[in-house]
Amino acid sequence: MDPEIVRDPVYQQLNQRLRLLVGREYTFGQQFLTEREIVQRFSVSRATANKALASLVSEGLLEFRKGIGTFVRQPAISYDLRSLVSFTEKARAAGKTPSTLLLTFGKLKAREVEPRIAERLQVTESDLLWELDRVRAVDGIPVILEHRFVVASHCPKLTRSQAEGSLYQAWTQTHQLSIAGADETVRAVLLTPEEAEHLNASVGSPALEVIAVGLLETEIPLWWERTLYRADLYEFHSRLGPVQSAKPLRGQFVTPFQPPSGK
Amino acid sequence: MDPEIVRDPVYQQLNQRLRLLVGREYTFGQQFLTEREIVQRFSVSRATANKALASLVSEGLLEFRKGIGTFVRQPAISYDLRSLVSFTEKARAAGKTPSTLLLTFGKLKAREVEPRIAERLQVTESDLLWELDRVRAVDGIPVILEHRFVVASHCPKLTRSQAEGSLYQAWTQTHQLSIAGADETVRAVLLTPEEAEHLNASVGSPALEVIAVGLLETEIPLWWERTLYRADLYEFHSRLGPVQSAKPLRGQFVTPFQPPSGK
DNA sequence: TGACATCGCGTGGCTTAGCCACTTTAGCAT
DNA sequence: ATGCTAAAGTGGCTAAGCCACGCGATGTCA
Repeated sequence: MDPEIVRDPVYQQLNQRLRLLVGREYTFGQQFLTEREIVQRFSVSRATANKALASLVSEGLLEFRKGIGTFVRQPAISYDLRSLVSFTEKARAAGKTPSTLLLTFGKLKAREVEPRIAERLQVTESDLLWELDRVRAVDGIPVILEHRFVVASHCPKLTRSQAEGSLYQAWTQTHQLSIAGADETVRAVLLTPEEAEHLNASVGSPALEVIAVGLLETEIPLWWERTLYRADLYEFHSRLGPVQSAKPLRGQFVTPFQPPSGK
Repeated sequence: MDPEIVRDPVYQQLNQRLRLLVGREYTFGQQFLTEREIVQRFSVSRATANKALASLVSEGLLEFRKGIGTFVRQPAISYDLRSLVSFTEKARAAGKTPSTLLLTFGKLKAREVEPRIAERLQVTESDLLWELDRVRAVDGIPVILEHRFVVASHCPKLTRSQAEGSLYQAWTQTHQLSIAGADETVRAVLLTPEEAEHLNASVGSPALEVIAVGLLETEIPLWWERTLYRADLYEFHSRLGPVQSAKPLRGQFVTPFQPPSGK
């Protein structure tokens, strides 16, 4: 019996392959492959080709134009993972000097963390996790307090010095990992005395709490984090565009995407 | 199908009708209409039914399960930073009943508002603006306090009853406006006594503050708003990267995260 | 020559008809 | 009771074909 690796639906595989083409062979404004071309090139039915395209349209990558074709859309909503994930790059881009204070750095078994976290990381009790507590500062002023668990099997060689720098860099370069997405939940909270002390803020002052799970390419979780942002020093900025469907948007040139920036 | 003005593709109309059903007739966890049921009920082909469903799956509202059916996914009311959906629709999709308390409704000249607001709206001093203050509630519980200015020239016929309902609907349907995007800035703040009273919350409790500018198709500003979300009842959710389908996503309650002891 | 009407063609939108793989369920055989 | 089998239902996928739409080449007429 072949264990037969779980076979994903064709349109999802097609999805991934097409997504790679966007940005590689096709860039903003260009006409993308037509449904009939996809049929020939990938040996699928037109319905499947359309379903995959529709999915990319729904993601905001492409855009349908009735009677003309499918076009690559302005990446306004583009997965700006780099800037959202990498505090270091974000700070540097803003002309500031980032620094990191590593409070905790160790390895533990998944059974030692809250079940809810282990569940979201899709790990079994015996799996190993890195645990990191860090204070991130900009120009010496503490801005972010983060608590993070990383699935150790994906980056077994994580070093202390890497943990004191940019994790994003360690993942993408040293470990050759490709971060595909992240699930974020943002809330407003009040700082506890301990948290306030780390952030050099007053007790009971507001903060943004972000709980996020970072994902690799096949929806495999890489890390879980709870991050607190000092409300007076940090704000989130996002530019929304229509995602749903085939809004014309024929006039091409739109003002470029403004990446979120710390303040 | 019906003759009528069939300007939009069928699957998009179907999309909207199905989205209304989510939350009305179907809530979290339940099995949704099957493709074959949709075929009978709406007189469309199965391919079209599937396309509409796939779209809702891509939005995160539904979830495909191979060999079983389609299920409702969205457990709680959450503000999806990726999609521009109205509060009304969002609440209904979460299975709640939305209501609105109109505090202020009037028209004023742009010179009467703060210069930085007028600037972001790109209006001259003599232009007219609608001013609205509203408390939005879900199942009778106030969750949102919003302060909004709308450029009156784009929707001169705005009525009081429209202001008490869904502005999004009034814009897109009555005034035939096409909302193309929004610029948002998210912060954490503490509620002032006055704000806390409107939201039926305690003074000094945290809230999410969203300052946004809504844009029409050619980057023309339509409205400016400052909105406060009660932190204990509302969370922002943002999914970066592609949304795949086959995730069970069990559990996922809205219970607030409790920081681990120690530290 | 230039402005305008026409028509062909390729595109996505949509339908019909049908088979497949998967999952649950109910009933049958042991 | 237990375990197996078959049926029924689901989404996944293919095939073939018609339609409305937008564009551009072509042709017409002033």
